[in-house]
Formats: sequence, C-alpha cells, structure tokens
Amino acid sequence: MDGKSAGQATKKIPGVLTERQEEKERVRERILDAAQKMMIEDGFRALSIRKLATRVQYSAGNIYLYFENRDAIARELCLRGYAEMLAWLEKGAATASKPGAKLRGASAAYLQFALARPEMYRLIYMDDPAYLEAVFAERREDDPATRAYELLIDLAAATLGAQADRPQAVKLAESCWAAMHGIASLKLSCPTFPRTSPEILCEAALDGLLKK
Amino acid sequence: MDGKSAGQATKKIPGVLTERQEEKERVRERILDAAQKMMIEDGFRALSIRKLATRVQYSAGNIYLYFENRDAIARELCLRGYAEMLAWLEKGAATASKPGAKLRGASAAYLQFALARPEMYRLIYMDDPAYLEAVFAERREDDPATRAYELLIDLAAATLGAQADRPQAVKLAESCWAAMHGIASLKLSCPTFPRTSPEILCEAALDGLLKK
DNA sequence: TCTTGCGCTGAACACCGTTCAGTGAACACC
DNA sequence: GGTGTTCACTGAACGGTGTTCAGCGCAAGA
Repeated sequence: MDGKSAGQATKKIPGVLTERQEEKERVRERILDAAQKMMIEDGFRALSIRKLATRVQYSAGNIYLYFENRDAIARELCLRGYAEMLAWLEKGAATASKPGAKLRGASAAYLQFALARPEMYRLIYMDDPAYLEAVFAERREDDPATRAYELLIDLAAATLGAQADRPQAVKLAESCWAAMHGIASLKLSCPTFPRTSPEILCEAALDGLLKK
Repeated sequence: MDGKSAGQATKKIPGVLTERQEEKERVRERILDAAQKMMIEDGFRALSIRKLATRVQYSAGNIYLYFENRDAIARELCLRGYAEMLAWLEKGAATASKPGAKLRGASAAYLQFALARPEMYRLIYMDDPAYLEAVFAERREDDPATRAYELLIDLAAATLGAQADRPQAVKLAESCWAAMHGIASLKLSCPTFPRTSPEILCEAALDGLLKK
C-alpha cells in the first residue's frame, strides 16, 4: 500500500518486514474479531473453522496460516476474556475504599462479568481446562489472568490486615473466587434452576466469608 | 432361547412381548455400560457413536435403534450420575446426627463425589446445560436430581429450625450447593491452579454459611 | 525480464452424527 | 411345512467437522 515500501525493502530495514507482519497482524485481528463475535452469538463450541473462514471471506485452509489450530484461537479469545474480566475486577474494587469492601466489590464484579458475558465466561472457565491451563502454564508476569488472581489476593491481604500471612490471604481470595464461580457457573449451566437470584447468593456467600 | 416362547407368543401373552423388550433392554444397558466406561476414561466429549458401536461390537447405525441420538445417551448417563450423587449425599448426611452437621456432611459429600467422579460430574454440571435442563424439565417426582435438591433443602430447613420459612431454607441449600459446585468445578477446570486444597476451601465456605 | 517468495485456494484425508435401503433370520399364521 | 411379516442389523451414504498440502497467481527483488 505504501509506495515507499519497496525502497525500504531493498535495504531490509526492519520497518518493511514489519509492514508485512503488521498486515498479517491486522488480518489476524480481523479473524479474531470475527471469532469473538461468533462465539458471543452462539458459543465457542458452535464455532467452526469453515464458518469463521466464510465470515472473513477466506478459505478454511487460510486460517491455518494465521493460527496453529482451533485451540490457538480459543486461547487468544481466552486472553481477551481475562483482560476484560480483569477490567471488571478493577472497576469493582474501585467502587469502595475500605479493604474489605474492595474485595467484596471485586468479587461481585466477577460474578457480574460472568453473567454479562456468558459465552466468554463459559469459554474461559467451563469449556476446556486446557485453555486455562495453557495460560497459566506460560506464567507470564503480565498476563491478565495472573494479574486478576493476584489482585484478589492483594485485596484479601489488605482485608485481613498486617497480622495475616500470605497463605491466609490466598485462602480468602480463592474462597471468594470459588464462591463466585460456583454461583456463576451454576447459573450458566442451568439458568432456570437455582431459585435464589445470583445477587442474593452472592451476598450470602460474601457475608459468610468476609464477616469476622 | 426359551423353547416354550413360541407357544406363549401365539396367545400374545404380555410375557413374550416383554421378553423381546427385555432383550432389547439388556442390549440398551450393555451399550450404556460401555458408554459410561468410555466417558469415565476419556470424558463424554471424546465419546463418539462409532467408537461406542465398535466397543459393543455393533455397527454405528444400530445404536440409533436403541437411542434417539447421542444426547439421549448423555441424558441416560446423567440420570445414573444423579443417582450416584444422591447416594453420596445421603451417606454424607448420615454421618452426623445434628441438623447442621447433616447439612455439612451432605455438602462435603457433594464435593467428594465431584472429585471422585470428575468426568461424571463434568457431564452432569459442566458439559451441556441442556442435559440438566432436560432432567428438570420432566420434573418427575422421583428423579434423583430433584431428590438430591430437595434433600439439601430439607437439611437446610432442619438446620435453620422451625422459625425459618421455606425460601430461607432454599437460599441456604442453594448457597451450600453453589459453594461446593464452585470449588469442585474450579478444581476440575484448572487442577493445578487453586493453591488451597478443596477440603480447606470447603471447610471455609461451610463455616461461613453455617455458623450463626 | 526473470526468479523468488508469499498469500491464498481447492481438493483431499480422516473423522464425526445421523439416516436409510436392503438383508437375513426369527417369528406368526395357514 | 410353507408363506408372509416383523425385527435386528449392516453398509453405504450425506453433510458436517479439523487439518494438510500441492499448486496457482501475483507482487517484490535481481
């Protein structure tokens, strides 16, 4: 597209290679955007490579020049999901000032995220353990799933105060996490069944875990 | 096989028709047994009709003379799973005598069941919402899933005492259920991640929900 | 202008769930 | 015993899936 790209290419300046890579990256993002939309509409399990390719006006085989396989697409979408979830958590924590209330706010936001983005949540935590494992296997410091986890632990540590050690904070954070996950995934697995509303179950669970 | 069956058949006594039906039922059970074994080994998602047919020495098409489709097999296996789960709950409740301790015991047993039969639990509560919905849509009085649900509610009602109304008991029962489900499904979704052991998380959750 | 490399396609492979015409044997009746 | 019917069962087929790959056309570089 850029007329000067040829001149740059002769000198093998990184910028030109990058332009090619950037174009490739743009297509990749376009594919991912389409995949995300399709997942939100019908769930990731209903997303087929062929339908995805049709949506972005490519042949099915071409998708494999951008992603190793279908699971790789799932993992990328998971990363987007974790990032979105982290944003919800941070926003939830910011609604309060006292440590205990911050943990409460973040926990409630976790549940709200799950109910607001059901198919995303399902992909992240319910579809295939391998996706979540893959993210934590890398264990990059800055991946949003790890940051969300550690945000909860920090909030839990602040809630417990200075006299509590880290394992206690981990225990409290994971307790909140598991409680919210239970309410969310139960609601997603069987929408009509738990009679009590998620909000009330959330309140009851956090009351139990957070009251001293 | 029975030499006298022909004589009975002439008179169309129900017993003969039943013998055919019984044979059919036996084959059905044989298929279900194989399906259950395969599910426990590799999970239900990895179970294909063709592999199942090979395992029971039939052609794939023949399976469809015993089950409407693959989902119907899933639903039957779910029913078996609910029955097994109910047995665990009852056994867990029976380990104590006081109402609160009974609810605790049943809840803990729920979690133990999930961890002891991971693929069964995954099928029941995590794979496809439609399976659980289908069971509750029928709403037969004696189906094991409903009985398990109502067992928890009864135990919760007993725990709260006479002054509590039914919605309160439902709330407590569902809180316990959601809490245990959260711990179980998180453990199954990401085995390596929650650092705190399920037992400790279970204790913390029930302490919070059950202490007055 | 020729060559190289890259993006892309279409066909193919091996699966999948599901359907269905056809087969052979067991049964019911004359 | 002969004959028609029912029944369990098979094998092939259809349309779908994920994935691979030879080959094609075009743009870039020599």
